[in-house]
Amino acid sequence: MNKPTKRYWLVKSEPDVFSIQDLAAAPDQSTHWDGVRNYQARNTMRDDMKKGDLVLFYHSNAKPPGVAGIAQIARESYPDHTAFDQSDSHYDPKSRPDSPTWFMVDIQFVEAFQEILSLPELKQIPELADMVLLQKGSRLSVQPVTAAQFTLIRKLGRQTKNRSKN
DNA sequence: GCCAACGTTGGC
DNA sequence: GCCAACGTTGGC
Repeated sequence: MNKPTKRYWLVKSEPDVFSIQDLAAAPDQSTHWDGVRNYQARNTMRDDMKKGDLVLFYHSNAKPPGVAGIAQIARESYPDHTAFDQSDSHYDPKSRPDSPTWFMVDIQFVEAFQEILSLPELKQIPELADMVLLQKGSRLSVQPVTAAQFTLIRKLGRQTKNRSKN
């Protein structure tokens, strides 16, 4: 019996499309993470994400971009059915139900930070310099995070910067 | 809106 | 197998 290893991840979403507030408002506060069409990201979802793993929820293409909160893996990988749907914008004819190319997981809301921990702030933290997110040209939408990086970001995200600013 | 960086496709 | 062309990502 292998002892299950808890791992940590980061997923990106454009808040105009699906924000962490949308996740919190969803049925069961959960959703399937469909539409990923990058092989490296797929491999992470298909092979490595395990139920209960914690996930940083990152808002991309936002003002500002940054980590908005935390989710967890609620269901391990299964075929992404949107790839089979010709009317779906993520349709991919090379993925077939009997031999799927694309996979997804379910993620569930855990907590939203009161304020976004913004990308400029993340960049200023020396301990986070090795984050995949912060590497030049990095565009992976599903990526690993170390336990130390996760713990630090959660701590910073929970701190309120502008307390009682009335 | 711009554009750098990246991944994928397809001709050869 | 190479690589130019193209489409996408995502910060600014």
